[in-house]
Amino acid sequence: MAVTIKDVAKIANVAPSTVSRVIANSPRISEKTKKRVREAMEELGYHPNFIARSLANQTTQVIGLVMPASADKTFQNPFFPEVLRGISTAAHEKQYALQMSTGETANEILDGVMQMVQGRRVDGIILLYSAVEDKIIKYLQKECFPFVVIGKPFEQVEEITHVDNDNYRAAKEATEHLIDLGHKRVAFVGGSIQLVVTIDRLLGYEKALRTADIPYKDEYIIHEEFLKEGGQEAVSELLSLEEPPTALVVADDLMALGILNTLHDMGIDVPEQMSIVSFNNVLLAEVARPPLTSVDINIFQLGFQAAKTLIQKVKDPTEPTKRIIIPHSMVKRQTCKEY
Amino acid sequence: MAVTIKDVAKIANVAPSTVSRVIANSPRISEKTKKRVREAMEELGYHPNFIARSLANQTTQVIGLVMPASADKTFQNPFFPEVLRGISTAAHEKQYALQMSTGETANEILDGVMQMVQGRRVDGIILLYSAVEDKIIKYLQKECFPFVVIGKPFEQVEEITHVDNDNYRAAKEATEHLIDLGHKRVAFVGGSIQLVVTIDRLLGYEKALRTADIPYKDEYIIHEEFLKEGGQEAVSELLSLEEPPTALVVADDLMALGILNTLHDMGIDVPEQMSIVSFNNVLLAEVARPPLTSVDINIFQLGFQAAKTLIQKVKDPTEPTKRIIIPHSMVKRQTCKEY
DNA sequence: TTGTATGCGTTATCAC
DNA sequence: GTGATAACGCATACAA
Repeated sequence: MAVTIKDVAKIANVAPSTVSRVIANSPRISEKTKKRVREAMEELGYHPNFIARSLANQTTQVIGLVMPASADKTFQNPFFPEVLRGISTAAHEKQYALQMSTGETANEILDGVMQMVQGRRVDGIILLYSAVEDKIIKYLQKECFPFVVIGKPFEQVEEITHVDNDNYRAAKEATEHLIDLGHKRVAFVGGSIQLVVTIDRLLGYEKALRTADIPYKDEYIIHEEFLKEGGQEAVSELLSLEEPPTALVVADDLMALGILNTLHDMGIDVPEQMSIVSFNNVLLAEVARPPLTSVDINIFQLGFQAAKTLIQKVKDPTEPTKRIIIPHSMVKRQTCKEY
Repeated sequence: MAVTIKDVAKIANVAPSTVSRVIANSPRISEKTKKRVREAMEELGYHPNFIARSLANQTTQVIGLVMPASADKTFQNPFFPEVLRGISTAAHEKQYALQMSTGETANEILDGVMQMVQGRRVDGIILLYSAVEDKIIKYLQKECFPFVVIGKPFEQVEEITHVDNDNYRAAKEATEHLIDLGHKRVAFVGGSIQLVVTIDRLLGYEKALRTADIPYKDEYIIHEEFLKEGGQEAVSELLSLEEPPTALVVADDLMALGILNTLHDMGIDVPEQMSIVSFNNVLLAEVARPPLTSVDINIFQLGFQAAKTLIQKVKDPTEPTKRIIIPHSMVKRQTCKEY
C-alpha cells in the first residue's frame, strides 16, 4: 500500500487534517508546521491520491474529449493533432488531465460520454467537432453538464458555449478572392454535409457568388468524405460538365491534396488551368505541390480557447454562455491564378 | 447530488451491499432480488460512480498514454492518430478509458506521468514512442508500474514488454529492394537519431549494403526532423555530392512527401532520376504524387496489441515480459525504378 | 493554529 | 442469500 496522508501525519506529529491543509496550502497553518509536514512528505515520498481527493471534493481535474468516431475518416485529419495540442496546452497550464472517448460508432461514443458524465469521471467535456442532430449535445444539456463545442452547434447556437471560426465569412472571402481573380465558374468541394462547418462554408460560398451576381449551380457543389477514390470521382465529374469550373473552393487541405493529385494525373495544371483555395492550413498545405493557398483557421487557438473556456465554466458554473470566434486569415501560396 | 447505491437499496428494500453485488452480478444473489434491484436502478436512473469504485477497489479502468512532447514535430505525424485508433479499439473492447499525457517538454511529461502513477489515476501506461535514455521508462521500472512500450526500448530490451516491428529487417528489405533494382548509391534519410526506430532502420540499411558489398558512406546518412526547410537542405546536400545517390531510403512517409516535393521543385523526376522507399504507409503515401512505395508497418495493430497486452498485464501482474513483433510488408507503388 | 469527526460512494469481510 | 460494518484516502465543518 502506498504512503498516505496518515503516515505523513504520524511522522510529522500532526493530525491528518493538518497534512491535508498543508497540501492545499491553507493560510491558517503556521509556516513552522508546514515545513515540518513538507519534510515528512519528502522523506516518505508522499504523493496525494487523486482518486481519494476526487471522491472527497467531487471534482476530478479531468476534461473529457469527444472525438469523431474512430471508424470515421475525419479522425485521420491533421486537424485533430493540432486541436489536441491546443487543448493540451491550456489543460496543462491549469493542471487538468485529458481523457478521450473511445468507440467506433456514434452510439458507442454516446455511451462512453454517458459513462464519463454519470460515472463522475470528468469535470467537463469538449466536443471536438460539431455535427447536425447531435445526440451527445442533447444529452449533456439534459444533464446540465459543463461542455464546450469546437465548431458551431447545429441548434441553439445562443445557448451553447462554443469556440469557432467565422466560417461563413472565411468561405465568402476565399470565394471572393477567386472571383476577384476573374473566375466565374467556381465549384465547391466540401466534406460531410453532416458537419456544421461544411454547411457554413457552403453558405459563405453561395453568398459570395450571389453578391457577385454569379448564378449558383447545383452541379458545382460536391460533398464527399473522400480522400483518394472519392477525390478522383468528384473531380472527373466536375470536369466532364459542359461548363467545367475554372476554380475550386475546397473545404479542407487534405481533400485539396487529393484533388491536386488527381488533377495532376489528368494532366491539368494548377494553377494554370485550375485555381484552388482550401481551408485549415495544416502542414500539408505547405508541403503540397504546388503549395496550397489555404485559409488558416488557427486550429491551435481553437483548442486552446475551448479548454480555457471550459475550465472557467467548470470552476464557476454561473459563467454565462459564450461564443468565441477565432480569427482566420488567408495564406496565399501558389494554387490561384487570374483567369 | 446524484443517485447512489443507497437510494437504490432503499427503494428496492435491500442493503447497499446487495445492490453492489447485483452490479457485480454476483452469483449468490437470487434472481428475484436481482430483478427487483435492477428495476430500482432503472427507475432512479442509477449509474455507478467510477471514482468511488476506484477508491474502494484500487483500480481505475483507465490507461495512461504517453505521447511525445507536444512541441515536438513528431506529434504531427499521422502515425499517432492511427496508433490511437488501435489502442482505442482494444481499450474500448475491454471497457478501459484512455487518459493522455499533456506537456510540451520531456520534463513536463515526466511530471505528468508521475502524477498519473502516484496519484493512482491509471492502472497502466502505454508509451507511444521509444527514445534513447528515456527517464520515463526508468521511472516506471523503479515504481514497478505496469507499462508497455510501442517500439523497441533502448535498453533492457528483454525486461520490458513492448510491441514493435522488426524495423531492422524492414529497412534491410527496403534497401535490398533498391539494390535489386540495380541501385548502388543508396542514401538514408532518417528522423531523429534519438528515436530507437531510426537507429534500427539505419542498422538494417547498413546491413543490406554490407551484404551487397556496397561501401557505406557517411555523406549518405542524413538525420533530420524536418518537414519543409530541412527537407530542402537535406536533399540539395545529397545532390551536390560528387556521387549523388540514385535512390533514397526515407524513414517516414511525411518526410518522403517533403522530399518528393523538393525534388519536384528541383526538376528531378521520381522515379526516373531518383527512387524512393519510405516507411509507415499512412494515407499520405497513397495520395502523394507519385504514390509512394512504402513499408506498411501495420500501425493500427501496433496500438491494438499494445493496449491488449497492457490490459492483460494489469489484470495479471505475473504475466511474463513479452515482445510482440507486428509483421510489415512493402507496398510497391510508383517511386522505384530500375537503375 | 490545530485536532476530531464525519462524509464522499463503493467494495469487501464478516456475520447471520 | 442477505445485511451490517469497516475500509479506501482525503477534505472539511466544527471544536478546541
